[in-house]
Amino acid sequence: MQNFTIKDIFKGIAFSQIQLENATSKFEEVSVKRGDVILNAGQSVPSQYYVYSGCLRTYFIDASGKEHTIQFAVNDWWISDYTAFFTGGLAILNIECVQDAVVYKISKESMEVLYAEVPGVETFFRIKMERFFASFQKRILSDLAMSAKEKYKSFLKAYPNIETNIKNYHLASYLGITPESLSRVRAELAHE
Amino acid sequence: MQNFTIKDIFKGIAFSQIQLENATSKFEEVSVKRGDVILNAGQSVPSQYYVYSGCLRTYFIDASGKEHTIQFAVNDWWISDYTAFFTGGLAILNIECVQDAVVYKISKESMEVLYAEVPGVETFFRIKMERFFASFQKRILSDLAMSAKEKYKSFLKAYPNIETNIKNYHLASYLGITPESLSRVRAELAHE
DNA sequence: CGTCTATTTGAATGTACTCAAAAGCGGTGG
DNA sequence: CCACCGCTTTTGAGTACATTCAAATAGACG
Repeated sequence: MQNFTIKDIFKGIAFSQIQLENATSKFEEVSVKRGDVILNAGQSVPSQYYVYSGCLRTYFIDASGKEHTIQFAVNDWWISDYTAFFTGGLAILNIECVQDAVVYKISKESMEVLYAEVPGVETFFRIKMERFFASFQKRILSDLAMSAKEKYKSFLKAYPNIETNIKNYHLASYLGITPESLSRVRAELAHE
Repeated sequence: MQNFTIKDIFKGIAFSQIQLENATSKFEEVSVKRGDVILNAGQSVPSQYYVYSGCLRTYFIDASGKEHTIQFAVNDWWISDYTAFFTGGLAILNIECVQDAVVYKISKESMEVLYAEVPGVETFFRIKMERFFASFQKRILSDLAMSAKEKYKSFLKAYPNIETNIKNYHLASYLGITPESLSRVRAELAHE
């Protein structure tokens, strides 16, 4: 865990030495390689993941077998199938590593113990979730209101650091268009 | 408030007489007529609304002036611009009554007092929000994975009681298609 | 019954899609 | 260092689905 400590996950929260040790023991550091799938649809979802480095994505496979990327997660993001994580139901999403990554895994149960042990963590996490919620809503709005080209431009603006990490076809599946369409959109934007 | 009491909003939570009175005093009953807009984009969002009867919708007006419906709320649903409600920022959504309604309005501050006064309310509400989150995700998935016809069928299945309350063009703006397209989809489904 | 609004229908257009082929890129082994 | 292979992206041509704009029909309400 080098210089990085669990304290850095919960920026701004004061930890005593004991609390820090307790908290640290609840997380598991996991190294994941590009292509690794750490969650499959149909499984239960006991854990969520804090992304320290690299990049992961959640995606959904529809009835016709097509993949749809829901979220990319890079440094300092959390990732899981939160619908299933919250409700205790089975995953409908898959989580795949798209760029070699180091993540910190924590179970729902540990999370709840942590809430009780360290004041501020529950609020910290609630705010994270509220922002997550807001980003989902923003996404619905852009799906409804924007053309392929606009969605692409808006993605670049919102996540300037992500694009270099990922394949074109992953981004296309996030934007809801085909890789061919994305390629054409880029070509058009290039000579503008 | 006839037979309905605030207790019915928080089904399954035990209220003492005092708690019930305190809770009730925090809510304001509001009657809204079809066409009334109870929240405008650009305003702050101090309150959320529990829908007792009737139907409301949140919608977004995009750069080109088009309306996009985000959510319909009928009996026993909550409605607000939650992104703004949570963060304290300004609304980007509008809330309009689409069918004469009775709602119970409560401010963020009162909500927090209520959390402290009545055990179980905070958890109750957290679960509501988790479901809301799940429904948003489901919506993103269907936007990405479904054709107009499939989205319409899936809407009917998920919200069988809502369709009769609302205008075609509101439903179209929810599905992300034009009223004309929705009309054609219905015509096709009618003789199948 | 007439007026206003909502929905349906029609025809032309456009945007993104599919399928297929070509070009580009990156890594591996000779 | 270069040639090859597999994977990714680009380009092309034809197609499909939803859109726009306009006109006609249907409903609701006074």
